[in-house]
Amino acid sequence: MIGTSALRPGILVFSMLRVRFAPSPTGFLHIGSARTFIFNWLYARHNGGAMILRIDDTDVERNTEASLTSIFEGLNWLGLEWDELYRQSDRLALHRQAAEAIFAKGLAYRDFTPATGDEGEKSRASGPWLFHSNMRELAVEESDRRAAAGEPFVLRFRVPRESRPNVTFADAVYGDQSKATVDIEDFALLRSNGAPTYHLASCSDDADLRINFIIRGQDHLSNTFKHVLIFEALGMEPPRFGHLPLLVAPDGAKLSKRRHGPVVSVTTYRDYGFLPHAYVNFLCLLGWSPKDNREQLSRRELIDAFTLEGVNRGNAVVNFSEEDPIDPKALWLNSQHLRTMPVDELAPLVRAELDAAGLGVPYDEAGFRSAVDAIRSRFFTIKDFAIRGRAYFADDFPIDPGALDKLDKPGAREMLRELSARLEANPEFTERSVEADLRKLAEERGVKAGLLINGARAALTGQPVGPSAFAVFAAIGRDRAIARLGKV
RNA sequence: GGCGCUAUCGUCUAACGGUUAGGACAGAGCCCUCUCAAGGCUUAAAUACGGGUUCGAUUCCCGUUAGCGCUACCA
Repeated sequence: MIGTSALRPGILVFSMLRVRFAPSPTGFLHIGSARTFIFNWLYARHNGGAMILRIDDTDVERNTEASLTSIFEGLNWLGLEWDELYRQSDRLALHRQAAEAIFAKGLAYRDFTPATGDEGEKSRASGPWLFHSNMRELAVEESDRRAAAGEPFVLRFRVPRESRPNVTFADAVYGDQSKATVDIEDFALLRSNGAPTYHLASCSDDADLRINFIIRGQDHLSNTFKHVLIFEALGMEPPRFGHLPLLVAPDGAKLSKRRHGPVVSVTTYRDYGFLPHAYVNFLCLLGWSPKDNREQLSRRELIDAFTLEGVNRGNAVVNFSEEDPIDPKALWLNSQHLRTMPVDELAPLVRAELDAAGLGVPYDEAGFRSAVDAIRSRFFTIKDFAIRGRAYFADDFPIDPGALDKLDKPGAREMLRELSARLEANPEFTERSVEADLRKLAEERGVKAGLLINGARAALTGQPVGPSAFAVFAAIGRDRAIARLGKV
């Protein structure tokens, strides 16, 4: 039976919230899709509901295994989890049964019009396409006869234009929606090869899986009128709906791989060095707001604050450009999380990044964490630890031109070597005692302490900028610091 | 073309009839300072347009314009 299994209203009126995310595996995980998952997930977690992941893979032409892998990879990376998993291709029999049930009730008819391949073009040019009247009114006997003779047909929904003036539903984000049935065409349920269309497969699965709240992109808002009709034809109360504004490019166009390239793929942000949660946080702020000026929110705070009332209706622009492919706010948010999250949580991520970069960790765990803690305050991504922070983890590191300038200041190299010698005689090597040695030397030579301080940073890290030089000494450690200063 | 949806600083957004239209990112300047960040302070920056309704409209209604979506035997 189609979707009627556990659906006696009297019994399940207070049933648990069930939401779903239903991607079709035709490409990598799109950031807009990721956000749709996140909003569903947040809504489920906020309300104690179940999050269902359903792979809508009925389009065999375009589905790929690689895409499916990419979706799981992306979701896993973001740290998002689901409670139930289904594959639409396992459920084809169900879709057929649904189609048959609708047909048996007389709510659909066979359309034997041969496909010409340019239906869309024609309808756009010559006004609204509604139905082929000769097919809609075809006598049952003839329809049966032609079907029995093996003539291919499309099964179309018979939109009840005579019996009801319009289809309505209340959208949790966009408010009451209404559309005249005379503006809804007789859409296809089954293709001539017997395969279900998206509308049929999606609705019959939603019905069968007892999805009671559909949260999805606004590009489905107009489709929803058809879906309400399908649910009703299936003898079901339609679920509640909440549509989400779309993520668009700076030129206003819907984000697409073709036009906008890698900025639409979540893997791009992973590979760029984003923290999973920071990116989730960023996505949440596109089209939703906690309304209290908070920007940086933890996972828990997101779940607590999330409501559909907080979702707004205008499309949100992801702010990227040729020169700057990453939205600056995303980067800022990432830096905020990077700098404030517990070091214990950050350390493993940094370690993995160093591993990937082929760098070792010349510290014990405590030393590693304090080094990470010392340098993270001016980093933006995880990648920075292996690149800008390389000198903290390896002895072979490039000398930045800016750092070279500092070392080439008159007398700088000689004084740094002298400092190296003096530090060797300094058994304490605390930040304070190193500072004392350095300042004393500067005073003796009659130069500003800044000359040696900046020179030391340059010598120790190869960078003209970075944390307080004395913190650098502490992070690099006595032996390596003395060695590096001695070799300038 | 038809139908639907949307419209506040460059960008993300707050203000559910009464605010000097708020915050954040990005920008500019200053302070701090051993550099760079961070932080603090300051600054520039918006209600698409036109009509209503109202004592009063960012907010409600209508129109215009613009954008987006749907209009497939794609999802």
